[in-house]
Amino acid sequence: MKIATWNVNSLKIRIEQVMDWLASSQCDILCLQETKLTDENFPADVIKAAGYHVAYSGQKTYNGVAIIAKQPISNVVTDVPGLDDPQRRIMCATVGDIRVLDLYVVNGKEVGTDKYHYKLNWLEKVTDYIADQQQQHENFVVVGDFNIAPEDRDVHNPVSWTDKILCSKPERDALQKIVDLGFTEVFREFDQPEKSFSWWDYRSGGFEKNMGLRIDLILTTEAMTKQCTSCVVDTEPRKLERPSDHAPVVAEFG
DNA sequence: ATGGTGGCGCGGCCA
Repeated sequence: MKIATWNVNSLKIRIEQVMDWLASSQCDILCLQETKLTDENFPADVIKAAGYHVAYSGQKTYNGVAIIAKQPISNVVTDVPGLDDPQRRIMCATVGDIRVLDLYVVNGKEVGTDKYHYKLNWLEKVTDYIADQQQQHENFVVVGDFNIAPEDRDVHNPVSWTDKILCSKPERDALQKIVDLGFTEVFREFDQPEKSFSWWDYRSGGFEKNMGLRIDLILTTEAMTKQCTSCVVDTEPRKLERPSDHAPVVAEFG
């Protein structure tokens, strides 16, 4: 059983790549971010025609999340309780006996800006929601584009990124608060190549130089961690023409 | 690098 997260940076542009990847990866649950499509424009027909179930919560131009699954999707939540936010950044749903939370964490632009403070507040409210869901679901995974590199080894050039957006201490502390609820950032449970990243800037040939950050994460509760047999970044889609700037991250469960 | 590229949508915002 495979669960994956992928920031596709526009599903309209990337739908063919997503369908191809679903088929080749044999993924069971795929959580998307940055679909950038309103719900009436979401390509649900294409996904359903390929035999998948899908749930989506989008808006025009920015943000947007969706879950594609081989099994039916139920009990879908698209708003953080206690957070009045028009931005479509979360989807919580049940697939089989697993509760899945798909997050598109706020980028934050630059440390100290309004967007940065919005990010930290958003993370606080989401953390409360994660704690709530964790109490109700033993098999619970939180995945997505966290827009936070957990440690310096997740950054191509940690010196130049020190205290910068995606790497600042308050952001890393906010991530740690979630982990401290009892989650495992499951990528680090396995041997990984050095300089493993999941996002590379389009600018200046970031991917070709492997100048990236690892900001797409999979967090698992203890029951799920025990079943997890691998977690990898699949860099293949990043090599295609007109790729997303993110690669999918895939965890396999026994 | 106060710029570099890409997506949306047609100017400027966001990442």
